[in-house]
Amino acid sequence: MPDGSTPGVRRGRKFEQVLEGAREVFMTDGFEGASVDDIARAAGVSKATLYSYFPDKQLLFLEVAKSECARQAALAQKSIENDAPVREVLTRVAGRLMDFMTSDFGRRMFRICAGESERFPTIGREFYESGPCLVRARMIEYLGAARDRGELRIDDMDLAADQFPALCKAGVFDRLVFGVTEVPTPQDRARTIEGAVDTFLARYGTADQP
Amino acid sequence: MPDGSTPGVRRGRKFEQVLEGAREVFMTDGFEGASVDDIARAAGVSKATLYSYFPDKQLLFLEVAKSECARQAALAQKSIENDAPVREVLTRVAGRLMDFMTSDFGRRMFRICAGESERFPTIGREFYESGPCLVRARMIEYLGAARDRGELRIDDMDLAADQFPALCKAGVFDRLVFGVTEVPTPQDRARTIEGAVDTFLARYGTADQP
DNA sequence: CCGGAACTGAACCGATTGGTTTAATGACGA
DNA sequence: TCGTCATTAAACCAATCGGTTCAGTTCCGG
Repeated sequence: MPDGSTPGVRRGRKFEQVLEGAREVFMTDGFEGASVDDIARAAGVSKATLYSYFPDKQLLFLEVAKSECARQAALAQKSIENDAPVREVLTRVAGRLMDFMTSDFGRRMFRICAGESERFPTIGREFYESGPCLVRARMIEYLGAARDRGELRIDDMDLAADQFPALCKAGVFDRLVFGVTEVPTPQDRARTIEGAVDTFLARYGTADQP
Repeated sequence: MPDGSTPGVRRGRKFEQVLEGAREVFMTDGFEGASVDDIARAAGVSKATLYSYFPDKQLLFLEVAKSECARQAALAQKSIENDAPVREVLTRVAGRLMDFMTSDFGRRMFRICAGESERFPTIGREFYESGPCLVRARMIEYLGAARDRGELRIDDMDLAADQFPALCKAGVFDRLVFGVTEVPTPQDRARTIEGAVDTFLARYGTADQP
């Protein structure tokens, strides 16, 4: 997973250390809320050193977001095997999605990226492209294969690829993001995932629903 | 729509004026990004006056959010008529949802509430309860009526009431929130709405799909 | 063991913030 | 006309912020 090196960002001995401290503080306090002093302290590094690795706060945050999204997207993509049966794959992907969005990191990352997108559009775009967008692409690929195999009947592939993740979030995600609900119970989790798969297959399935 | 008067908030001659200025600036700059001086200037009011109406910045924002959400929720609720045919009602509700979330106000309000929920949980909860939650409740009511009429076959009502709005957002919303896409074209709009209704009815419908 | 690069800690800078205070002006009912 | 209350503009406050600078220390390869 070579992340390509953002211009203006230097690699070096304490690079990961800084990144880790930044991740920690950003996740707790948000982008605006996090102070560079706090980050430096959490990273066990002087502020001067921090600024010798990253030119400014925004780029530092971007690096945190990108690195973690890449990790998660890779995980999600790996859980899609082209030749596995539809229901199984969908259920597994739904599980991954659910886990990510109910994780502290996922929820906080989403909050921050959504919140800062108004004034720092780069943040939101980078997040989407290095996360949800990749999963979506992989999803389209898989759905296409399953359709060719005759397991699915999909007219509008893009729409379907958007609908499935949406169904996985259904309610749970909003309530989590707005803090009206803690992480869902295993029952809720299972119910939402099953419901997503069932509804998706009710529309697009052909002849393989148990 | 009497909003019950938040404690610490005074009503008076320039109340609405302050609220309007606050709405304007908050929507442009976010919660942290908006400065009280800017708000006072936009409202055409002195900072002292502003603080004579609202005890602090957070409560001012809360008031803005609540008033607008109530307005929108009332609109959405009104577009649900208990005895209208399912497909028609669903399509209309989907349209309302789409309109709200693709509006500047809807998107910005969502961004701000999501973003600030980490440090100001009240904001997120208040938003959810005075907005999405009301629509959801109204939705459940309607779905129940339609089920009793035999037009729908729904086992898990709560799940269904979460799935439908999720389907309406499908993809469009995320891309909008993260700034990767502008407001959708009329074609995209129609496609997403139709797709949401179709998928929902594929799962829960009985015998009335054209 | 030397020399340069990396790192430190703390001081420092200019700007901005939410919020308060004050002294002056306006409006209005009695 | 008086007195009261709302409003104003501006100064003011303490705190915080992102970012820089610098003198001193640590680290490490040759």
